[in-house]
Amino acid sequence: MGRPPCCDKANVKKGPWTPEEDAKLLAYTSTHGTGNWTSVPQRAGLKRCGKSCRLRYTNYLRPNLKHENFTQEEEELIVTLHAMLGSRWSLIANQLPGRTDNDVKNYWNTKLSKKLRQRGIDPITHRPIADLMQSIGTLAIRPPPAAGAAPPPCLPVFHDAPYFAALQHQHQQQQVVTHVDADAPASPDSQHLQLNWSDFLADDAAGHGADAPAPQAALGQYQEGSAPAATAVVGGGRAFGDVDGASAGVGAGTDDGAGAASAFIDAILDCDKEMGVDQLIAEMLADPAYYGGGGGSSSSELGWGC
DNA sequence: AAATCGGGCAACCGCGCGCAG
DNA sequence: CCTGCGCGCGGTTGCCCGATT
Repeated sequence: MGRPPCCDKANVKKGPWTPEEDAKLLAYTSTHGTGNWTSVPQRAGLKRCGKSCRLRYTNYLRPNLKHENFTQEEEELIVTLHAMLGSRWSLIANQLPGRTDNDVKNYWNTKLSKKLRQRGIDPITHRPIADLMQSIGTLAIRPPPAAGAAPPPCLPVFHDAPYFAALQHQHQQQQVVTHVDADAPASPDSQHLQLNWSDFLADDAAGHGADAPAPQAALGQYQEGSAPAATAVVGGGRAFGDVDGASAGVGAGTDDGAGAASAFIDAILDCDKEMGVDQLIAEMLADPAYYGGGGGSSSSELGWGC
């Protein structure tokens, strides 16, 4: 019947770690590795929960961790990846050697999100706040969508760079908002790419016009050399950038756009399995066209380079 | 110099998934 | 097949410290 409890929760210490505890944990992990965290506290002589030990090790004691400030390049990468992945901090941190998901998350919450707001960009959707306000205003006077129609534009923004690239010809002269230069003045006149679930589903509802690339095609484009993209269309699924499916208002599995949405999601998940997300991200980042405004523009051309 | 405020960060909490028993 | 733990993850909290009044 199950496993024994990992630790006596009434007897474990909480709160900040002391140098002595750090030394014990480090000494143990350096000689024995980090195989089974539940046994680590006892073996290392610590009155801590294994979970706490793991956290302390991965966020602070692990070798090769960077403890200095984030560089401009790291900052840019975080914003770009957040625009593509949402708050999947572990995936983002994987692209930043020496940084932990906690580091990235804290840095985002304390610095980068504020910078984006100062620039008039919503840090959640990466869309200009003015446009969001306009959407809200439009939504307020918009009649309920007819059955089978695309959902209202209040759904979470879908920031998938490869898909952006595939739809670029539909959104010429626009670009993904990734500029975070807090010193530069906000540019309300600049045009930004504003693709979101609504765009995606609306495209699907329109049957992908003869010259409109299907999302599957977009996936196939960036999945070249891998397994066939989007072979399954299954109900349900999770929003991209929403690992737990906990974000409000997605509704991708219930409305009539669910087929396209879930197919796209499944394809993303297929990618995860087939080629590994890390590799995928690396490929996307290696090709500026994925997140550029077309014509292979680089991140610096998007305003990153200061 | 003291009090207050706000930012930054380490750590905790709770959840989902996979798997051992 | 069922139960419950291990693990990993994202969200949140609370403490510490520097800046400001």
